[in-house]
Amino acid sequence: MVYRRTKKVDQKLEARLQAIMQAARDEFARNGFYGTSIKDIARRAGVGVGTIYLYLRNKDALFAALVNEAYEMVLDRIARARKNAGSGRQKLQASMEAALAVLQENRDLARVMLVQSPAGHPAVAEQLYDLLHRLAKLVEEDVEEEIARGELPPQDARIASLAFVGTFYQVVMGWLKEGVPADLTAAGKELVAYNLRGLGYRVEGVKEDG
Amino acid sequence: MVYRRTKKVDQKLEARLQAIMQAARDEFARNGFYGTSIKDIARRAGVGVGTIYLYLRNKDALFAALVNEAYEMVLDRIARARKNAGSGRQKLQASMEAALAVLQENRDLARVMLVQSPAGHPAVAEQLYDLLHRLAKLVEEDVEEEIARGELPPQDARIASLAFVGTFYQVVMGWLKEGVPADLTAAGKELVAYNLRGLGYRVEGVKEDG
DNA sequence: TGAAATAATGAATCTCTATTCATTGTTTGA
DNA sequence: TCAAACAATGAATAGAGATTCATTATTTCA
Repeated sequence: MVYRRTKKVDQKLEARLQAIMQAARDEFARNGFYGTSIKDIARRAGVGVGTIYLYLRNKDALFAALVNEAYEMVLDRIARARKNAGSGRQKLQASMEAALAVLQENRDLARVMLVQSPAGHPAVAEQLYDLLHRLAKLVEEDVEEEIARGELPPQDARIASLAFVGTFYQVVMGWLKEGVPADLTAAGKELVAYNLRGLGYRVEGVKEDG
Repeated sequence: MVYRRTKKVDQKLEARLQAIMQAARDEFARNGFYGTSIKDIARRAGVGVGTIYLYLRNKDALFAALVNEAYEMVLDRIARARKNAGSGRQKLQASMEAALAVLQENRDLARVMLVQSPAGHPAVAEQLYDLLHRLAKLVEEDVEEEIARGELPPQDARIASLAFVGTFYQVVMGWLKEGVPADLTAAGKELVAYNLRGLGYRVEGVKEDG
């Protein structure tokens, strides 16, 4: 009468949770928060409707978990990239490249986070805004440092950092919504140059290729 | 038995329609599409629920009408600003200033269009994306012209124009969501400088203040 | 193997809100 | 002033979909 889960069942439960999360990622990425029903997710995951409620408190929690997953992934990747960078300029450049790389590798998650999350629960939409805000803060600090060092001309670091983050947002949205640019990291080269120039760095002539 | 509307009634009807539209603008701007019920709008407009359906087909149509209103206003304002501009650089600068000015003058509408519209019906969200896309196209043409003229260095005009539009999106979102910058058109000066530098123009030293 | 414990199921419930329409109020013109 | 036409109203309807829970299936271990 003592029931204790075997490893086999544990694995099954874990696999089920993953199946549900994956199904949710697919559905939310394609149809948005309001366009996706729990039934849709259950069907795709191959489980009953009630099963989902054994794993996640409710629909909001499920969506929030996904957004959070994306959020952590992006921040973590950028933080790691910055660790290996020396100068402020290198930090900025490394951040940009890391952000584009991680998005390119997780297109569905990016779609949930950037395209669909604003359409979800207001609290969840706030999360995306908060992420962009945090990224802008990082940039702002770098820019202020560089201004103090005389590497960049005096300017409103706040506006510059918002502008900086904004360029990414728009380019990534283009990639997500119509596949242009086709290769995000390749386009990154131009984007990096645009922002470095925008901030006031001297940038070597940007050749179209190689 | 022949009933013909008098001018007085016509005016009353028009005023009522406007009251409904204004109430919808307020509510949608604050609570988004799904967070706003027809009842909310009716209450704020001081009319019965059914009355709204005498003026507008349904909730979607009401929302779409508002988004469209914002859309037209922005495009129109930019088009007019560009007419008075000579060089490509002037066209770009005039577009930027016009966009910021019209948004600053219509904050609620801007909020509906930029913050809440993606949360509405997918078809309506598409409209916002389409607007940004159109603006990017305008920029792209200007940039290509300037490259051909040798006024700007060779670059991927597509990426540059997306980046350009993106800077605005982000700064305007900051203004809408937390009031930073407080004065959009004032911040515009920095923003214009950022983008002109980003594109590759030589920009005179940007002083912090007048 | 079988009784106890855990997991999964999906029909039924519950809630919410867009939309309708029978009723009431207002305007018109003779 | 009054009957016909128009306009406004909000309670009732309808439909969608999130969540629950009584029932069934699976797992454990003596």
